[in-house]
Amino acid sequence: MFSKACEYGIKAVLFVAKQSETNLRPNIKEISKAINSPEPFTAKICQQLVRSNVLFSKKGPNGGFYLEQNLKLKLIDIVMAIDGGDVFTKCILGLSQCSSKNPCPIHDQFVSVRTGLMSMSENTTILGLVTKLNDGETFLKAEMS
Amino acid sequence: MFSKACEYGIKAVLFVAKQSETNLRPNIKEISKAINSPEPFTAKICQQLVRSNVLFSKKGPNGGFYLEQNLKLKLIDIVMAIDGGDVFTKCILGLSQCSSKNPCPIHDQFVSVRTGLMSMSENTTILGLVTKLNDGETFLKAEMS
DNA sequence: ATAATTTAGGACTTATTTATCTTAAATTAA
DNA sequence: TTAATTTAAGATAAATAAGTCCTAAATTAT
Repeated sequence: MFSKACEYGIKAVLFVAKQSETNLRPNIKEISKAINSPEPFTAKICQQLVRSNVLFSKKGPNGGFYLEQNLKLKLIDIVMAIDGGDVFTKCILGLSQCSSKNPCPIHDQFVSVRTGLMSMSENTTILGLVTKLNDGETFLKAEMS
Repeated sequence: MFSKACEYGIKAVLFVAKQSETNLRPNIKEISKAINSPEPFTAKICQQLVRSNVLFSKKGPNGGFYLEQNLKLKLIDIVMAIDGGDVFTKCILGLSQCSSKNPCPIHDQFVSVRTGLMSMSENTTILGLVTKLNDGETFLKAEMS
């Protein structure tokens, strides 16, 4: 569905968002540990999110990543920054020209699934997700036993 | 969403199903042409579908692929044969242990999308898809101009 | 100023998916 | 029974995704 890079990207943003609430700026090491992801790959992804203005960064000692007071950030912003919009528009059978006017055999059935994914991504706010994360209702990685 | 192999697999089965209605047994060349896919790769996929008892094959002159009078074949049977069930069960953020009891931050939102994909795959019959294909309402590849 | 810390960027490596090639086995028709 | 046709199977190749490494640039603290 989403690429591995996008999965890590979403989790990274959520962790940074959570830390930003107390004005902390986690670095790559802390982020990778919190979301259980490979450090150098996570660095690449965060870099990309900075270029897309989803995340912000500061170099040097006590540097790291943070979010601008960004109450309007949505899940879709992260997905678009990393995977682009294909997952929301592409034909499930890979036809280059698939539309309601010229549909693949499962176009009609699939459109509602695709629309569901799109709505979910558009309507889910990072702020809302962080709230549940803070409450301990949800998790960014498997719990230790 | 689905792998390329799965996309080709679904299209191949639909074309074979359509041809089977008039007792034809298309070979790999005909299938690949009809669904606009690479021949050797399509051969591999059809081979796999034969091993999974989705398709049946006959070797030698006038050989090819066919379907047993299989009115109960569903979309999900093809997906399971090629991609397996991960797409219907895996966490959108890749957590190994993600469930309603121990959810990732977007578990709740995503479950309904995933369930939609599952229902679609379970409820869509190959027979139904072939009917619309025969009626010229849907297409297996982009139309020539 | 200098040394330490941390992100940025590019080149590189590895793994996986997609696709091809080659030979063998089965079937059919002449 | 022989030649032609077609799938089966395994090895190989190419393309893409995932992940690593190295050096440079920026910032901070001493």
